[in-house]
Amino acid sequence: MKKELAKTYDPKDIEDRLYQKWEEKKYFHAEVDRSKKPFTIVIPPPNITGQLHMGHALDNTMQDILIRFKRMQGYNALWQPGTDHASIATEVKIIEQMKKEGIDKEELGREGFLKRAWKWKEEYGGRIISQLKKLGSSCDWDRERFTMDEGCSEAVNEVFIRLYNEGYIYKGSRIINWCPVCQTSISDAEVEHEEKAGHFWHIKYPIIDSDEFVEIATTRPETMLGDTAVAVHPEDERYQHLIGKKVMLPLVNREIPIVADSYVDKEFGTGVVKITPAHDPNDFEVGKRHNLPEINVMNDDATINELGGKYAGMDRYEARKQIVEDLSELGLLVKIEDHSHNVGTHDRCKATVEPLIKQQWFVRMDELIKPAIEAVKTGDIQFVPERFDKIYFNWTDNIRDWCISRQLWWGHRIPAYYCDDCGEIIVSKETPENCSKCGSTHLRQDEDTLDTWFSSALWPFSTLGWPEKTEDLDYFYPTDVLVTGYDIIFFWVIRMVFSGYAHMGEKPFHKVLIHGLVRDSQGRKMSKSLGNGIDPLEVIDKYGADALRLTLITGNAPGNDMRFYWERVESSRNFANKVWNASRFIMMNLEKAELGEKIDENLLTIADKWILSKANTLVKEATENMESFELGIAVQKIYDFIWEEFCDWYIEMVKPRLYSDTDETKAAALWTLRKVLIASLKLLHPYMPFITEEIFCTLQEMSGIQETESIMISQWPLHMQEYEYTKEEEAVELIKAAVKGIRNVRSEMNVPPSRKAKVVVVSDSDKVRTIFNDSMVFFATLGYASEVLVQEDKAGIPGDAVSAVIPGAVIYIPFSDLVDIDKEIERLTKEKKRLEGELKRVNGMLANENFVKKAPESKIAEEKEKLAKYTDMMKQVEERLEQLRK
RNA sequence: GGGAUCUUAGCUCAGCUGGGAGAGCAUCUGCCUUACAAGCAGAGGGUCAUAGGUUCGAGCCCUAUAGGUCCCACCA
Repeated sequence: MKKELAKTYDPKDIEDRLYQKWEEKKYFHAEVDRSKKPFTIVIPPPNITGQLHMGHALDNTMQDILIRFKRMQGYNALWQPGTDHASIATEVKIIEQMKKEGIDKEELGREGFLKRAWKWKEEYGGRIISQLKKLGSSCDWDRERFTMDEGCSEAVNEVFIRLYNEGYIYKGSRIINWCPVCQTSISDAEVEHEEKAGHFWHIKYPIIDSDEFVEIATTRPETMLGDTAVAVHPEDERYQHLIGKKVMLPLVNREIPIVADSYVDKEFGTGVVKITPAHDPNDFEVGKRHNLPEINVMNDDATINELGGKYAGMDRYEARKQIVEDLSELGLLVKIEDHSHNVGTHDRCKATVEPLIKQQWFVRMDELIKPAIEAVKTGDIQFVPERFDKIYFNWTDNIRDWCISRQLWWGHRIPAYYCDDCGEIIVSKETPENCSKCGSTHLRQDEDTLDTWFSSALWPFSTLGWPEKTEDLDYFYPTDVLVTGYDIIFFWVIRMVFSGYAHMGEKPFHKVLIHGLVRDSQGRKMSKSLGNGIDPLEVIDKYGADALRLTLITGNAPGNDMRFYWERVESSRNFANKVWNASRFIMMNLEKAELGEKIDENLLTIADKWILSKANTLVKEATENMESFELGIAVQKIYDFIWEEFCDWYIEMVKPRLYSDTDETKAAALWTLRKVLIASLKLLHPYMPFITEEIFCTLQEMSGIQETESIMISQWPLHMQEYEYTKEEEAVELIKAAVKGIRNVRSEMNVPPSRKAKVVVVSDSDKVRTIFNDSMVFFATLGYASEVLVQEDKAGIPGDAVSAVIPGAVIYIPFSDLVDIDKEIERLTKEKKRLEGELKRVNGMLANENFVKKAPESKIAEEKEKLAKYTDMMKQVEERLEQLRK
């Protein structure tokens, strides 16, 4: 039975059906197969809280293109999918949901909360997966993983214990970033610095046994409650006499020393700094150097604690206000200056981070980061585009220990146990029965969980079975390319790299393909709060997944941000429709014909050879571009080829042959149409999987050839020497120039295509005349000719014929009427001017001694050829002008 | 303070290792030509931010300047 294609392409008819077929047929599934080379990509696991947004759409389209491309090239392609538990993001969401129901997290308790969280995961965790499917993602869903599934959790525990035993993980009391809203510690990477307008409060601290004061300037007066010193620069002559003395801390009435530390900048502020080791990372360091006490004056919610005296219970900003007032009353407030400064905020909730001293778990980075730096330096791992290695180094070169413990419940609980009796810390996978030191059975597991990135750092190997030594791991690891946005290089990429070296002894991937952000049409980041986000699913619903994919891949340079325009989706949709209709046309014609798989090459006309040659070049170039991740360039070439060369030129060229019952080359035309269409569909398939599959299958069904049951498992087109037809390419380009010339002339003269006219080609070159004679079948149609004469001289051409000058020939259209001589002169004069410009340039170049001396020979030959061509054309134009002016 | 990146047609952007400025959209003019009006054909439109430099030759390489965007950073 023969299938019919609808007149316009409707993606809704086919997308879900085809995706289902692919899944059922297991085309996405990859098994270890030593006879084939693997090609592996691990998906950046989307959060289970997430909904598909444009960033995902871009990221996953790129991955799918690469996977489909490599699969067709014969690689054993594995796209390893899965989701991330996203500890803090998920926990916050669940708490919000609970709040609506009036449930309090603490009251519910850890166990109850986790039960609820897992239920939440079951309910919503699959949502993003089904959305990825809508996009056409060819992930191996049989291998879907989750960062908190049994295997991944096993990997997390294994890594924690190893690193602990090797001394890379330690527990320490250090100053960390504390989010008072989420009530957890966060890592440096999660802190965003925001420039905020603030003030400089100048405060006087009285010096003990003296009438003098020191004046300090601070942006955070409330922290003075925890001051344990005042510091000056050791070489500051203004304050030499004060070093070693003491000041009386106002409001608190505590005696604190004046210390000298080179951390202080003499030039900045008053040159005197209050030191609050418990609430500022710098002061913390100064405090360590001078053995200063650390007085934490805040609770976990950033209210002042009992050490803050009368300010206890106040929020940090309330306390600030009160303290300033009180100082002012005491006459100790000198002045208030405007001052803008950077405030650290939590990237998730935007709350101002409070530096606090807390017991936390850390990963010591100094040693671990070394191979990760080396890998990128030596090119073992490469960023595409290259410039992102600078961003990478910026982070690795300044790396500090990674705070990995979080005061959250949703996540991997730290496998550390404390002995209540002797205080021993036992780190082990299994809950120990008794203390290894004192034998006590009073053991408690650490309450904290791990930073969510701790588990994603292991993703490239934990998903393949590590710590087991699996076949999968041996075969698919290291993965080939990681595709991700530049915004998570530090969160994720770096951590995967060092983890890969630390635990696998090998990099996790060869290449890191970085892309930018998808912004709105005004260039703003798409965000929930702005409400300017565009839902990819809405785009798919309106225009189809293929149109969305094409839009996201075209028209932007690797690594750059892009703007989203509905107009661009529309034009992608138009392209899909173009492909659809061209295919429909070809199939309509194939239907009526019996066509074998092979064709006698002698039957091919120059038009056929021309398009085959063009297609052949396209295969080569597109493949090369894709190998080097230039996806946008590759698809642009495919697009241009299909629309311009194939549809606008070739199909139009062969129509006379198709419509004729006697043309002996009709079969050759059909064969070529089918051949080029199939190659085009294959090249396009990674970008537009649905429409290409639908056409490919229909085409096979109706034309009797059966290559494969799906285009996605068909063979990627190969560049073939035998299809290089240079001579035919040149010939057809000449005909195209003639056709364009005729069209231009007719358009300028306002002669509609419906009005046919005689065309006379005059050339003194045998070669050129042969080309025209050989191309008569299509040249006549494309040139709207009633009759075409090809001759050596101008015999029989009236003086008032209009003409188009092309290299090696002049095309005359001797209209009997309607010829406006003045207009024709004007047209030719314009042409003459253009040629003059060209000649001037070429002559200028060739006249330049240095050019002739230094430029490569091929370039010189090229220019000489142009000179000859333009000189000839100029001569023709001038002759015509002279003739007309008579 | 350090670094990245951008400045090309009215708009949004391509332009890979230096060798005659491109696309999409928009604009204008013809066409309902039997695959497609979501189409076909034609046209207009750019001293490639500015100033120097390297080179036979620069949108592309180097330096400086101006403006925009972003990342990093402990100046209280």
